[in-house]
Amino acid sequence: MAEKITPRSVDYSQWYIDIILNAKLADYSPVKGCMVIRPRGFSIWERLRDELDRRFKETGHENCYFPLFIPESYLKKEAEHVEGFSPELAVVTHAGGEELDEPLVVRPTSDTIIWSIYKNWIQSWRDLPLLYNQWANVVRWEKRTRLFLRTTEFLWQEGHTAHETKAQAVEETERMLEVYRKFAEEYLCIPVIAGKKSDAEKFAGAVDTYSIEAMMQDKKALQAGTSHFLGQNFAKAFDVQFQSRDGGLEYVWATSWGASTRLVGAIIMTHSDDKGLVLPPTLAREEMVVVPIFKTENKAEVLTYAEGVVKALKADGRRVAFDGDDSTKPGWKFAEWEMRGVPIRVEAGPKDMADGNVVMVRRDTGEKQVVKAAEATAKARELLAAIQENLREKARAFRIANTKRVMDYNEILVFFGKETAGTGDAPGGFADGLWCGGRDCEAKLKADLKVTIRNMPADLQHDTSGVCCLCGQPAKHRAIFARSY
RNA sequence: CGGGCAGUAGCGCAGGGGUAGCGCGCUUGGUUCGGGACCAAGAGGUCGUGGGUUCAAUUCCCACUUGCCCGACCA
Repeated sequence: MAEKITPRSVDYSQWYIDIILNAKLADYSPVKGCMVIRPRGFSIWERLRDELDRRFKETGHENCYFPLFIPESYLKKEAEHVEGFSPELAVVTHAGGEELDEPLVVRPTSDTIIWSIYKNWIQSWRDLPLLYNQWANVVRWEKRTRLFLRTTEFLWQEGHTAHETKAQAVEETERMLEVYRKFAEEYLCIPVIAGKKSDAEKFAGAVDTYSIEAMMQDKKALQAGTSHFLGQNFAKAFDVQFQSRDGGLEYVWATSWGASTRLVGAIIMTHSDDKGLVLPPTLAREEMVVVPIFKTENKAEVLTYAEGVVKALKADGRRVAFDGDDSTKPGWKFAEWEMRGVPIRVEAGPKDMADGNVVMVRRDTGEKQVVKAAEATAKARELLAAIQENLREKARAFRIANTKRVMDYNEILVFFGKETAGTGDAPGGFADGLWCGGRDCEAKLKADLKVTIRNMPADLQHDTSGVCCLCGQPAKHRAIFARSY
């Protein structure tokens, strides 16, 4: 049979699509830019969603739900916000067979409708902080879409908080960025760089936007989560004031933060290989699959033996699939389960049965080992932990290997390869350099090389002495430059 | 939104103004079974949608739609 997955080296985009379709994570739909998430893809989302939700609650947040439709006039109350979103809005003009008096926007984000309601809920400093989050779908009419990474409709969570003081709101913004950072690294095994966005890249309506940025296997950056300090912009637009401790009337300070189904795309592109999907055990629907290997004459005994192994693993809390189907051969099953990204394959055949063994194979390294069946549960725990760790460290090593400190524009030109800008052959990665903070430098970089400032890493801002690597003027920030999704 | 390519069985593709083809997959039976097995018999199609030309359109023409690549735009 022909290869199902296009190798990364041949066509990275096609590789990504092949993995999604062949591993049955998602499919296309009749509606432009909208995808169908299939059970195998949705289970990844469910697992990461539940873990993220747990971490939000751990930091004092509560879930709620606001309407899908937003009166058009609400969007217009915050000038930058409407300007930023108007090109990608879907608007409902008719309903119930009649034209609506006021069109309803299908939410691209819920900031406006939430703040219109917060106005009613906040009167006193005693009502603060308000720490709410919602899990929802949003619609942004994107011109160019890609499965999981940029779709017209997507699933996400949006946290919207209100605070008494600026310091508290800034602290919340940073706290949630840190929640995302740890979550990405611990749970998704995606190392990220956390930092502040440049003014040109920040959220429409925010004072400051922060992001976590990950490096994909094609060395492009992917924004994997954002946290915004909104200042008093939305409070002023929606007139949300509270009576302070000293009796004065003040506008509240706000934050918002979000992460979306795009994370599923990030997971695919960070870990997978030419055989298919590779998943960290935390995210895998099945942590392991047991494949019995039998002939007709020994089928019953081998199945019994293999099922015993499954039972022991399940009793130890493992999520285990059992593939006892007799219409396909073992080799076919091996390839199939590798494509699906199951972290460990357990083979149980007549030879293993005779010796009381099983064969355990790691998806991430392909390493095979023979293990006593009695020790399979302990070995499984050990291997799952090792896989989780290996995927994280492999991704980290890849990013480090493809990150370069740059001192001047010539080094940037060489690093990103001017003549190959925008093609799949472009070299590059993350360039780490000093920046004057000027919009012109940023614009020139984008025009010349399609490279943007991803963010300004918090842990590098102690060292900004020197000159801007783009223009040679005195530097103000240390930034990460990269091509991005 | 502009340029290019594509849409024919579940998937990959061929074909061609006159009753629709191949490979894989699928179903049934049998033999196989430690890295994508084999034999036999079957099932499966309004040829993306709508209109036009024609005695006749899946084929020619127009519009629309969906996908991929490039560009512009962009949380």
